[in-house]
Amino acid sequence: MSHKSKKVKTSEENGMSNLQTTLKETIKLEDGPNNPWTGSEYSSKYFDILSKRRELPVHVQREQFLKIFHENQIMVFVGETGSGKTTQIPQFVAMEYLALGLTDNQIACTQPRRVAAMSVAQRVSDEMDVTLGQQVGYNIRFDDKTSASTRLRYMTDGMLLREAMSDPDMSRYNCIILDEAHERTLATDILMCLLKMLAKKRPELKIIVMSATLDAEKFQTYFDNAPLLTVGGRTYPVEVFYTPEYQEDYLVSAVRTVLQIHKTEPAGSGDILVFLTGEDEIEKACEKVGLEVDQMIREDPKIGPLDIYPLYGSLPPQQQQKIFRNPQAGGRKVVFSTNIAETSLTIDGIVYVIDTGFSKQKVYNPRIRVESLLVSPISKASAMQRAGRAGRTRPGKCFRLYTQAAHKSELIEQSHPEILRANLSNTILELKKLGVDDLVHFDFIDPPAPETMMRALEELNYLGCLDDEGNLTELGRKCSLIPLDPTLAVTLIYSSEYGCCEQILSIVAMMSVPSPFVRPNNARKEADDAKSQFENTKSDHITLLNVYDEYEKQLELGKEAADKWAWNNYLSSRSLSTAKSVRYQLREVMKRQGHSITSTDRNESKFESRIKKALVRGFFMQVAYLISKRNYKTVKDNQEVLIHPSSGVTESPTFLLYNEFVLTTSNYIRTVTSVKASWLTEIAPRYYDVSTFGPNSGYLTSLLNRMGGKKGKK
DNA sequence: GAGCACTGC
Repeated sequence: MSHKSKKVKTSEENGMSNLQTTLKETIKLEDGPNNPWTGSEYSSKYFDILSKRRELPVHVQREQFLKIFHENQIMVFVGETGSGKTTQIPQFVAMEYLALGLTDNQIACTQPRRVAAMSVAQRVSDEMDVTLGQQVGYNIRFDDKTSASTRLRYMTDGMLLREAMSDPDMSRYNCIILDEAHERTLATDILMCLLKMLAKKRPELKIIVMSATLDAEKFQTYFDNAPLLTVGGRTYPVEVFYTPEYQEDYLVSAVRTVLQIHKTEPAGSGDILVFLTGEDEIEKACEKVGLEVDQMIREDPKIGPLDIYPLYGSLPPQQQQKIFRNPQAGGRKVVFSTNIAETSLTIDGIVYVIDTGFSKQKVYNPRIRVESLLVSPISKASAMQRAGRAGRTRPGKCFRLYTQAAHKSELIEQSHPEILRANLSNTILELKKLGVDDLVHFDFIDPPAPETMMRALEELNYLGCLDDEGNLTELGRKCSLIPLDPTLAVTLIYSSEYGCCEQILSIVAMMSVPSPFVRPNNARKEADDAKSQFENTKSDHITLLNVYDEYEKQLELGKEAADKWAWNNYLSSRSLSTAKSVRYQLREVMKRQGHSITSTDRNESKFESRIKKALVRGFFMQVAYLISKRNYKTVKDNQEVLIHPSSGVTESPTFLLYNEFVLTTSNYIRTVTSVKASWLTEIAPRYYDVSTFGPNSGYLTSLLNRMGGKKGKK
């Protein structure tokens, strides 16, 4: 308590003259010879890095930054690409606090992605000449490289949000920096709302929102006209070209443009990056360019070789690594990529960017509760980001495969933030746990559609996580502490009672990772055959359990053996090993919450029904009933659906519970399990109260009555 | 008989 009030005074007392003194002092501290963080002498490597740091654009404005930092509680900072903001700003704050003797608390710097948090923390610990995990550390899921001496903590935004749930005052920090705020991830958005409220409660807490230029004003307004500091970047100019007319087929034009560049731009002048929307398209483009470039070289042997690489998220890591190889002498490389190369991955040497103007985007329809991926036009901000990829090492060129008029009138300024496109059940539950009671008047930066909120509240109420007044129940409180969607969290918590906790742990872990089933285009039959050995014809969930159990068995022979087994059976060992980590984390939470970790044996007659009943407890709202042959109708929304062709459920059970409703070439339900009507009416009597089903539900009502009516009998 | 852009706890 006492040191908090002292801190308030310190920052208030700091006028400009005082500030210059501290800046001089901190510079002196940085100059050595001894490292104030450790007491030991600085290494020679440190001074090499220091001189480079002092050439960064942010360094020039260090004093200006500190002045605004001291005079305001909240500030917005815009640092363009190459300004050094992510590494330097947190260090400026750390040094300032050190000079002022404010070293009891920590500085947090959030990142939307784990790799960024890890790599920046490593870089900054090198710059400060300390061991990673000591004064500088990072904290991401499954990996905490921090210690009691950590002052500067890089972390994912999701991690800080999790932390806030057990400590809403975020009391261990005296400065919180939200980096890449313009990306508007769900976690960053919620953190901004929380910090705005927390700022009033903790006047000594400093908040810095770091963002791209376009969004700065929006954040300034949101934070009651917080001051802005802009620092230029260090990139090279990129010349942008548009097509004179609309392109019928962007894939064809992309291929043509690649060949054109390769043919006409000087050999060795730089590599090409092409933005496409998905795996199929990318593989197709690679094949096409491969064939045509061979032809081109045959006709004109003076043309150099072209190395072609695909790049997308589901590609195995060693394949992804290939994009960093140097091109052959006298040649160049071309990378066909999804959006992954827009922010997550940076390839050096790119000089030409080809932008199709499209990407796959998730859209959520709250009315029928369906999420789908649609190929949609990108935003202007995205287009700018893509173009910027060409100017990292030297001046570049960006070829936009659409007209300038289309860019001007058809692209929206910025992509819609995630909060406007997602199912919010999880977020609402988190907010409730964070103590936000009045969601209607909650100060969102962009408030989600009322219908999305209503859907989420309704779902949480049916699940028993919120009571009829919208208050968090005991179940809701427990679910909010489990890193899963509420449906899965409820299933998991009840699995303890249904005597199948170990099994549900495996199933929900498998459902939280990318599908473990690999299906290469040239070995579909083999992959399907391999999958069939695990398949349960009435439950895809149990199929997942079968795969996981077998993986665990293989792991007893060693990691290498298990990976080899996975490979031979067309399974992704990356997914499987992530599932194992997730499972471990969930099991720990379950133990901590006092649930008994029950288990059921495969030889028991109730093995499958226990698992299925637990699933019904979380998924009773996601059930479809058979209307003819393979055609189903969803209970709640009366949508006609088909079982997804990837399902191993070959029979046509009357009632099916499903994990996902996906809209692609048809309406599909994916990851399904047969359930008994009697379980539905027993486990969710309020939801399956036939008297409330309405006039058009005669058939469903009769099904439920006929098949669920005989309570107590099997 | 079809598809999974990307991220996070």
